[in-house]
Amino acid sequence: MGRWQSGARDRLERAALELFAEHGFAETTVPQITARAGLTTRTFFRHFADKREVLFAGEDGIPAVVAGFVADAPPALAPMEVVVHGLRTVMTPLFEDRLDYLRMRRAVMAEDEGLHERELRKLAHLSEVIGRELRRRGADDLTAALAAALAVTVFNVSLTRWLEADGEPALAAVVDETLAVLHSVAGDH
Amino acid sequence: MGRWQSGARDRLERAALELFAEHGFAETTVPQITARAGLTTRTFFRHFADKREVLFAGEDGIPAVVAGFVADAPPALAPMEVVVHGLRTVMTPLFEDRLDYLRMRRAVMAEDEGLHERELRKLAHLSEVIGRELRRRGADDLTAALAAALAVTVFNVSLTRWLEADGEPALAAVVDETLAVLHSVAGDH
DNA sequence: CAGAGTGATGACACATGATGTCATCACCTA
DNA sequence: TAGGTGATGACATCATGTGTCATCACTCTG
Repeated sequence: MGRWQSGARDRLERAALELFAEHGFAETTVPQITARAGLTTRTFFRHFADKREVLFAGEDGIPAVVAGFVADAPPALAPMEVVVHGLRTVMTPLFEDRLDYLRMRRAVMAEDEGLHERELRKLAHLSEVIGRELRRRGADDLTAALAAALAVTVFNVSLTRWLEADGEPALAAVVDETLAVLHSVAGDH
Repeated sequence: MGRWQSGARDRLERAALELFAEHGFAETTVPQITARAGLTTRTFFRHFADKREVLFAGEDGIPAVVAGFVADAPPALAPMEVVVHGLRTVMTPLFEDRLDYLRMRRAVMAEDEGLHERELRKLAHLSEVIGRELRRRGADDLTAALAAALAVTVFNVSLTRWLEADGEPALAAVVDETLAVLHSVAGDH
């Protein structure tokens, strides 16, 4: 159990997830996590800015993936076309085969408002990233902001519905349904 | 300076706002706030669930106002028609004459991610309230969720743009522009 | 008008979250 | 093999947030 046992971050993540699932997020203290991981409290906060962040460590790469997709999309596509294409392309490989993990994670998050807040911040960040890339493609500020917001809304609504329906039908179908309803809803007025 | 000096909550709000503006949110401690208000730290947390909440005390009533509007809208209106009508009706009287206060508040919020998180939670709550009222009017889950999300998106984007433009043009015009661009963006694909 | 009840506040203790600082150890490299 | 580098341990410390009980102001009732 000496020092320099690599994988400290992974051990902390695993221990935290286990304890959150066992006793809930609020009832789990950082010392409990670090005890299970064989580390000290101080080390936890060297790897994660705060207690909530450990639940989002696995999703760190998403903004970069999404930004890359938007940047690499054919220049001729309009902002919303990029968004639709992106939702259909990126979400399935990212989530389809992680249903159990995502459901467990969502169950933990549902019982703590603070975690919900953090999730919203991650989504807002994703929206900002998309908006920035859309502007880089030539979209004006307002169009970029709205298309980015719509992307994140469809992303989140679809994922939520898919998880609540236990993964049936497939995520791609849920996304398409959400996009269709969005089209009719926003086209109404 | 004895007890029972009514208006404790107001004094706490005022003292907090002043200190946040003077020294920043993170640099202001709750004991500093309560010292200025002539109260104890414990009393602060009896009035506000946490340090952030004091900045949102003035916006507490918005969900109820919005919910009432949606509930009272003509039953014949489609969800998105209710949303559009609501945005045009509710936002101006709520914000138009509070430009200075809103800008100050936004400046404080811009320098702290935690405050930004809390604002997102308030917006998410507003979206949930709108979605619930739309479902109560007969809208299906997906339509209600999307229309509510669009309402909050337009609300937030418009308010942000209006504040960043120093209140010129009028909020109503900004809302209309945002709605127009939303229509074209979401109608594209 | 006196006394009981009610609700807000004070006072105190305490757990937890989060950060600064310095020592220490493992691993890598010259 | 000596030194450098980076991660961790150990310790101190502050701020946030909560539980608990006493105390005071105000109100209601007889």
